[in-house]
Amino acid sequence: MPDQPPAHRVPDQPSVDGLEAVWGERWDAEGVYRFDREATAATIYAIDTPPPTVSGSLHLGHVFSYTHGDLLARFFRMRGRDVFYPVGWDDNGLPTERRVQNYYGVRCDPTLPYDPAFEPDGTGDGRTPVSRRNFVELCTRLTAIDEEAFKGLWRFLGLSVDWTLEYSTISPHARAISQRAFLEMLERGEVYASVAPTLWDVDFQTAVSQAELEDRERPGVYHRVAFPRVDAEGAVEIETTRPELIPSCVALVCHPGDPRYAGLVGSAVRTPLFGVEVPVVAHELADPEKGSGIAMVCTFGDTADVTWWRDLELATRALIGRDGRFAPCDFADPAFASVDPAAANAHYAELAGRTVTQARAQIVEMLRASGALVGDLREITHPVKFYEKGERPLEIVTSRQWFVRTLENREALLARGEELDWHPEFMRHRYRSWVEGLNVDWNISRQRFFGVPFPLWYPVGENGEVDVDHPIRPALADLPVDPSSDAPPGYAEEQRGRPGGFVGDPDVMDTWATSSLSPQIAGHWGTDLFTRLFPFDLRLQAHEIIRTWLFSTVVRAHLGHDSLPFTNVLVSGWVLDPERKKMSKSKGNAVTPLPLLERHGADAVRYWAALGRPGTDTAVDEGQMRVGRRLAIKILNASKFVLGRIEPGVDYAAGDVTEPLDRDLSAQLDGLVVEATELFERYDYARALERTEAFFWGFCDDYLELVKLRAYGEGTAAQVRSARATLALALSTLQRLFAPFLPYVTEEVWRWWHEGSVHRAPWPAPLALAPVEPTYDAVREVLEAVRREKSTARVSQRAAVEALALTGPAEALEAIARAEADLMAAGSIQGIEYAQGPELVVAVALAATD
RNA sequence: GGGCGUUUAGCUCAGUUGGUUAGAGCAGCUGACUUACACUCAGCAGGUCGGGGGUUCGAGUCCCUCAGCGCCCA
Repeated sequence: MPDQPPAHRVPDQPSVDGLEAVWGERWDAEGVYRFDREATAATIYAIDTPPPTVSGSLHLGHVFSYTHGDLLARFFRMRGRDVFYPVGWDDNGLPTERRVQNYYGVRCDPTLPYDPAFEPDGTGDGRTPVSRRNFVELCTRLTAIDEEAFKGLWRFLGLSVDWTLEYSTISPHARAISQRAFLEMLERGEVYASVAPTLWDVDFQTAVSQAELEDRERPGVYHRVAFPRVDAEGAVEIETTRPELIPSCVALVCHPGDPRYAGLVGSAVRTPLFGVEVPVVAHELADPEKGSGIAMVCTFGDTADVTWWRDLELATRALIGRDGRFAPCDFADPAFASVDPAAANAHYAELAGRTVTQARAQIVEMLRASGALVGDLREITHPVKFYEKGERPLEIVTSRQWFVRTLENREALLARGEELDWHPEFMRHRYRSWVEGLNVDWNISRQRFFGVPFPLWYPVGENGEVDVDHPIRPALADLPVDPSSDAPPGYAEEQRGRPGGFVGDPDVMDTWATSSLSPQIAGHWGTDLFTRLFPFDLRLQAHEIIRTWLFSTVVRAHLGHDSLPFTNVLVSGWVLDPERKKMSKSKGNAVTPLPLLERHGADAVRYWAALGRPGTDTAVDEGQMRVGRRLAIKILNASKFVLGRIEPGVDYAAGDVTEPLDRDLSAQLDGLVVEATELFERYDYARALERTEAFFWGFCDDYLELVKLRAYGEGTAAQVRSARATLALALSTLQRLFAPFLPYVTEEVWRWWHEGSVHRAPWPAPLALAPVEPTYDAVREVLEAVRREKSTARVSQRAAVEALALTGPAEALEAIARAEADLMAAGSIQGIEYAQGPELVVAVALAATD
């Protein structure tokens, strides 16, 4: 194929409509965005994109943030980098389980056997119990459908991803990577299992991590409760919002410096109703301002209880079960050692089996009856910890969980945050304050079904005891494994759950434990390719997942590779609704992107997104989309004009640009190229767009008007050629400068006169003509004055100017004179007179009209 | 409670290391059917730069302080 087509293929009626389908297909067919797998580390630009939760709603925030990544991908590709730009789907985890439950009307019951013939009836109501394997199959089926919706959106939006690099976090490949990374952490001692108090959602019946917590303001009631002293008269009064936890009380705690209670520390009190003796202890964390200044410690009411319990080595009297109800208990048991077990058990019988809320109402009545409740109830509002996806306050339940050692790596993780280049810079603080505030290790195990299983089995002793301290590991070559259906090496499936046999680890990994390996998954950790890709160049994400995805990815790369996972992170802001409120499904103000894309076109929506600076929350603004659409149309029309004037097949060169006006225009365009390049390299795509757009609009309104007649062929051959060469060179440059932002319209107009894709064309470089004499700005100033005069006189811009009198400094007059003919043509000026003066004054005498 | 961001025209936002008279787009108003474009073009109008104090020859920009809005952490 020739480099230059024989003629420009400019349609008579160019349009921006329908370009998405046309070019989307061509890009696929031509492999325009295909990553070169042989590329060297030096030229690779690798991007780590967020695998979206496919079961979540697809909203404009995705479009916004992913567009930002695409702008950079396209820029660096044109700069000659081998761009590694994959897309993944986060399909495992609780959101998918919930969606599958609602969509198919099922629920997972892991005790049921697999039914190969099971088909959901599709009604969506009722909750048919299905086996774990059936449930997982339904998850896989539905996520495949959801992924297609996302994929369709990404393609329409024009993301320049290499679809052959697509991955999903539940795929066998991702499971194998996740399991291998886990086993290696286990080998290095960076992950451990522990039976420990854990944040627990009683509805989902799973542990949750610190990163998934959310404080919500909830009304609460302070109950003042008297604890009688053991070795002295009187009682100590505490205030609590959770009186139902009194049976779990293990101590009272005050601040070590609090004079009111200094004398009590070391003594003991007895719990009301239950008669259990507990010590009074001191700890820095006790807040003298809160309640009565002395608090009860229970196992466990909140994270402060856990801290006190651990630091002060207090007793354990956990009573709330995994289902959020009070478990049976005998107060004669030595762990409780009530002074009156019969009375205690009688009181507890009123609580056992009840939920927290029911038990609270019950115990308040009993406290009141016993006289232990002092004074009036005091209503307050206080922050209560919730699982971010949950509906009831979290409880703390003791269970066996897998933890990654983050606390002891705090300093190193803080240093990683400093090492990373943040865009915008201030987002660094979010990471730092999160890492500084960590108070428990990262819990990566979830008591759920659709996720990556822990690749471990445990031997079952001849006595039937499960030996969790000596897990059986799979061979790396066998990954991925599912210990709930695969037998471990050296065992047969029949031995599952039998004495002398084995059991599989029942848990799955937290979704962040998998997606924190996105570079390893996408980049095929373990292959030669990965060594060239890693660390990646760019991570793209929104700011609400700094503490989850960004943090966890940094943890995994630090532990596994002693490296940052990527060198730059671009943090996008949120999309706000037109009233500048955060969009959320519950408020019903979430904006669905597809109708906007269809209404305004992908380039227009991208234009709006591209004006959103890194880290800046941006409101949905259809007005801006309309502006973007107009810009695309302007590019279409300006290209049509220029290509209609320059001669097909002629290779215009910098040397053809001879006229002072043309040379000055070229020099100014050089300035734009340099600036846009620098801005892009600093990840300031929004400013690059603004500068390019402003230049282009001026180029159309002024430069094109000034050289129009020369472009049509008036003047000497050199003058005509100079105009046409400048137009051709400038158009080529502008089309390429716009290409990252408006991939469809720029591809359309580029292909009118080129064979290959503009998205594989080299990023423009300055022409660097020399010398250049100032011309363009001076001429524009005069032209503006002429136009103003005509507008004021309410005549057509084509109306003739009989005489133009210019007074001004010699340099200004010379600058204008250099393009006198162009100016006269553009302003329909019949004659110009020049006179020296201190500043430029333009006097316009319009020709008489009748 | 600690921190970060933000406050500029009716609206959405630029404004770089302090430097002429604070900019753009949208909306508004007034005009123009101009051989690329009426999804266009030309023009006009519109601002105590959140309040107060300070540094400086000079502050939207730097410092202090107060306030509003948003977010992060506890």
